[in-house]
Amino acid sequence: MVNSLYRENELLKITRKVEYALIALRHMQAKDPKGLTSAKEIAIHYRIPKQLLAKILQQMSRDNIVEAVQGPAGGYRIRANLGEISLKDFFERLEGPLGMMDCFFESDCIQINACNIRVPIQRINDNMREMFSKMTLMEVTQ
Amino acid sequence: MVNSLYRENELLKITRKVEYALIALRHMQAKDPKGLTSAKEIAIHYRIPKQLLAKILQQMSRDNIVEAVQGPAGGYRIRANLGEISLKDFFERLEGPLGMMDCFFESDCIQINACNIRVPIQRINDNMREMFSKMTLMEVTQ
DNA sequence: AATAAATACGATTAAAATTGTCGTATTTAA
DNA sequence: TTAAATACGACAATTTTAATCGTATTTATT
Repeated sequence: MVNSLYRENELLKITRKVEYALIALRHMQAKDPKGLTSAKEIAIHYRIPKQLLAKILQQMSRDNIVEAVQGPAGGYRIRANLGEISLKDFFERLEGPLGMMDCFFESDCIQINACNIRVPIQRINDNMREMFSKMTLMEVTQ
Repeated sequence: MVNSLYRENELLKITRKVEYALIALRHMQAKDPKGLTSAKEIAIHYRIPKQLLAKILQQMSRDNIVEAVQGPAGGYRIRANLGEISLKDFFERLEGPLGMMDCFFESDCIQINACNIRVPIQRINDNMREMFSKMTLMEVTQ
């Protein structure tokens, strides 16, 4: 969203990557779900760095969320059924595991045995993942 | 938790500050809720940088979550009723606003009018805050 | 009174993660 | 043939996070 300098909130935030992806999807959906939209158009409209946005659209293309058409007059269009993709899956496809802490995914924590909050944090993570499993991309883009 | 190098998950994560605070609270509660525990003891036990942990405990002291006693044989003890502090309040006291994006807290986003995902993200933020409002510190530290 | 061990905290530095750019290749409509 | 679009790896800049430094204060112990 191209804030002036820095973010205000630090906790449980999403990345600009996800933010730009959501903006692009919503734009495409609102404008013309069937036709093509170029990265340039979206970048200019929302003041997002074009190359960066293009990369994100390319990644979504690899993930079959959008379809890319090359050449002049090319662009992207939504390919997937957004109502069928949970926010959890979407986030994790773009950014990897979702959770408050990572000692549950990665185990190179040098004192995993001594850690005393693993179990309760695991529980919270499960709650969060469950919450985002119940919401679909459609709820953001519609 | 002193992972070897870097984190695996990028989304919706908490900071080490919060992580260390939770570890400390749980340690104090499990060990001796009435007696004093020094920052040094916790730092050594969980391999957390001592000065950093001390600062976090000091902040919790200012927030009346723990009580500090100076001098040798000094330390910290839990002061608040952990069952009465929601995780939302705890997170926000330590780190500021909680949410996926900040354009709702800060309005210096240079194109807030054009932004097309404000409303849906706001909804998700509300859901998250509600979820963490329902959980208390006790659920992590008990 | 002196000492030592603890908290208190602002300032600074270091490290890591995120965000953005560059350069080049490929595709394809006009 | 050209121009405008996607494709993408490598790199650079920026921002954020984590850790350290230095010094002051408090207070139990000797």
